[in-house]
Amino acid sequence: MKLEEAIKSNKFKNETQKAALNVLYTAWWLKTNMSKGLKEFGITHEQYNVLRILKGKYPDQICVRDIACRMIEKNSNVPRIVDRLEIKKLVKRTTSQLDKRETVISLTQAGILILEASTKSIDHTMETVTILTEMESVQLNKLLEKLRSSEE
Amino acid sequence: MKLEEAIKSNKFKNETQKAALNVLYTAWWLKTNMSKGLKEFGITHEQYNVLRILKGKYPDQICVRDIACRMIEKNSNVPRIVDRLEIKKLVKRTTSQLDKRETVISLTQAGILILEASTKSIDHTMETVTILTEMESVQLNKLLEKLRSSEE
DNA sequence: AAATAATACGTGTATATACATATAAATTAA
DNA sequence: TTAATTTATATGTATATACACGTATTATTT
Repeated sequence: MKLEEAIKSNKFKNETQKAALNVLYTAWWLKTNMSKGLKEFGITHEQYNVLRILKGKYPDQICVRDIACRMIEKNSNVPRIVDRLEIKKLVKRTTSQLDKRETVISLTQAGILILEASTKSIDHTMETVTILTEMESVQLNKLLEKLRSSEE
Repeated sequence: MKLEEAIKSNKFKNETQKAALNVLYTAWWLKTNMSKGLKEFGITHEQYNVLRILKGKYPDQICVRDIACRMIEKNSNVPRIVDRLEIKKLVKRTTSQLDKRETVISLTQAGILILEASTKSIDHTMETVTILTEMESVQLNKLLEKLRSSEE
C-alpha cells in the first residue's frame, strides 16, 4: 500500500517530509509483521530483541547496561523487559561478583529454545515480507544513513 | 552514526535484514528528534499527529474513526490520545447529531495556536535533521514502498 | 581515610501501543 | 416491528517508551 493510502493524505511539503513519514510508517509495518509471528511463542518484539542480544554473547553473560546500548530503541527500559523474561524463566539474573552494582543476565535452556524457534519464524516472516533485492537493500541502507548523517 | 555503531553489532544475515533494522532504528531516531522540539509545547509526538490530522480537515469536524485511520501507527488508541488533548483544552469532543455513536473532535483556538507553533518547530527540526536531497528522498520513498509491496 | 562524585540498576509516573471487551446506537434481517 | 448484527467509541489490561529519581556500589578527590 502506498503511503498516501495508508495515512489517507497526499499533502506533503516535499519528498523529504514524505520520506520521513514513510520511514515511520514502514517501521510500524515491520514491527507489526514481526510481532504476529512471535505471538505463538508468547513473547513481544522487544523481549525477542533482548533474547537475541543475549544469544549474540552466549555463553558469555552480559549486564543490563550492555543490553540497553544494543537495543534499537535506546530508551527501552531493560530492567522491566528482563522482569518479564525472568517470570517466563527464559533468562536468569545474577549479581556480578566483580562489580556488585551490575546485574548479569543469562539465557536459560528454555530461553535458548524459544529464541531458536522464534528466530526461524521471524526470519521467515522477514524474507517473505521484505521485498527487496540485495542491491536495493544496499541502496536503502545508504539512504537511511545519509538521512541520519546530521547526528552528532 | 552507522547502524553497526548504534546497535553495536555487525552480524547481519544479509543486506535486507540490515535494511529492516535500519528502518526501525531510523524511525526511533526521527521520533526522538521530533519529540525534543515538542517538549516545550507540552505535547507528545502522537498528540501532535492528532492535532495535525484535525488541522487537515479544519474547520470541518472529524470523528474518532477517521482520525484513527489517518494515524501512522494504526493501533493508536485515539480516544485516549484525545482524552489528553481535551484535558489540555486543545480539542473539543461533541457527540454527532447525525449519528449519535460518533464523537466528533474539533480544534479549539488554543489547539490551533499550539499546532502552528509546534509545526514551525517540527518543520525546522525535520529540515535540519533529515539530510537528503529531493532526488534521494524520491529514491528512498520508492525503496520503502517496494519493501512493503508484499502487503495485501 | 573520609567525603564526594559517578555508575548500575531498580522503581515510579505519564503516555503510548496492542488487543480484548463493553456499551450504545444504527443497520439489517426475520 | 422485533431481533440480530454491525458499527463507533470507550474502557480495561499487559507491555512498552520516556524520563525522573532513589539506592547501593565503585571510583575519585581532598
